[in-house]
Amino acid sequence: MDVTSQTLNLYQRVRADILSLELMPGERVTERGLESIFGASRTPARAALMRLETEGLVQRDGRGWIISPIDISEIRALAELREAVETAAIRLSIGRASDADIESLTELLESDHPAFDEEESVRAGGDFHVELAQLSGNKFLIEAVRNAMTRLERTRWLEVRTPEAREKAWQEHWQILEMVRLRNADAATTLCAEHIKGTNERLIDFLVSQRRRFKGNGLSIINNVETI
Amino acid sequence: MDVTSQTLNLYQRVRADILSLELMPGERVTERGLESIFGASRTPARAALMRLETEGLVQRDGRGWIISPIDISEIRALAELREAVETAAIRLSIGRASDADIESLTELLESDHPAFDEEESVRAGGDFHVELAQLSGNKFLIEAVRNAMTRLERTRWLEVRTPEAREKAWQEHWQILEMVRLRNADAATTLCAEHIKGTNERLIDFLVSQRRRFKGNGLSIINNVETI
DNA sequence: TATACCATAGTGGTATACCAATAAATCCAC
DNA sequence: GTGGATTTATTGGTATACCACTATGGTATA
Repeated sequence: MDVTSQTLNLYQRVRADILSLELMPGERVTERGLESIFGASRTPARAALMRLETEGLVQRDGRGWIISPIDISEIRALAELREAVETAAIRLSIGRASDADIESLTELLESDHPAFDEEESVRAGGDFHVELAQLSGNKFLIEAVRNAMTRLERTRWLEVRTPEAREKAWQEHWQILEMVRLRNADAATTLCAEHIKGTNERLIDFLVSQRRRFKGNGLSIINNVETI
Repeated sequence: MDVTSQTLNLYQRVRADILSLELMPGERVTERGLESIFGASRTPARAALMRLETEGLVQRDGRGWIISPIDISEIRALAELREAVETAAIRLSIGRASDADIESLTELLESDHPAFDEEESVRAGGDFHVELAQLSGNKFLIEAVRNAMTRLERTRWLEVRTPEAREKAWQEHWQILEMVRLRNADAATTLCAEHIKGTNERLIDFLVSQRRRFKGNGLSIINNVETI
């Protein structure tokens, strides 16, 4: 485990290791295993697992626990959820967000423009959607977006494999925000929906094409191809 | 506590007592209090509180716990979330649900028609929206609806105080489902959005008018009137 | 009388021992 | 050697003891 900072509690450390794929999807985890690995007792280990379960990062496997496999049907469902809540958030934002708030987010986005660093780009791309939703002022919409982005975080780096893909995503973010700034709800929501769908399709295609590499290696890293 | 069935675990019993308002909104609860009241140890009591926290039924108050107050601004935000996810679920359902599934839900709704019993009506009304969302086949949309209905459950009985209100709600449910059956997405989503908004407005109006009854009695039962 | 201090009781946080269930491994009979 | 029964190790579930912290109420002093 490379996350060993003393300032992070057990939950935060396990979560970071899941999101960084050091704890592999499908891998079995035990409460006593976390206890010894992270140097705490079972009580915080159990609390961490229960919390991570609500975030969809771990799940029950019989009586035990596993790191949630990456599930292609879940990814498609998350895209549908995101389209619903993010477009709703945009419509509310256009009626509610102040010019200053929009301007502030624009500056934040532009400060991230030369995001040719991959890891930085993953973070910035995920944060943008949450911050865009924040303009709506609706905590449930914000939480829904944040939750979806968490569940997608382990695959999101696949969306930004190339500098071209990163630039394309940044441009789409900028265009959405520009339409919000102009208070054009229809244009903003359409752009956002297309952005989510397009990104999702490219991600699914990549996962399906790569899936056979993992197939039968003993770990169920990528699940449920279904009828893609 | 009137919920003492041996078949329910501590989490289920505490949850039932919260939803039935036997544990009052704003009331302070302690882990050792639950331990003695429900005859279990602190470990399941803590687990229950953590789970109920993610459902929004309890929340932290400093280092302690309180039963979540009924928050009017939250109720409005939940209506916005519901409009987004329930209309999205309907659009997906129209493309995906089988005639048989829709017929099955119609029969279920019609079997509840003479729902002049108040408690039964609360249950049926909440279940309908979840079951309607089920037609979408998207587990995240379903879960979002279920979660919203849970958070609203303590106030939902206020929406069905009179037989007329219950009949009105039932009729609106039936009309939405009829438009789904006819695969008319625009009509179904419009009716659903209006149903959610109308129900919500009547609920908020009632809560605001009743709020002063609770004001200053030592318990913060209803919070955050804001700019209604 | 008012205020500052201190003792105390009660809180959540943690560590750990014990339990029942289960799955794996081993051993014995055939 | 093989199959079945039995033992054993390991799991999550639970109860509980201990800790640090905090809020509260009483008391002593200015």
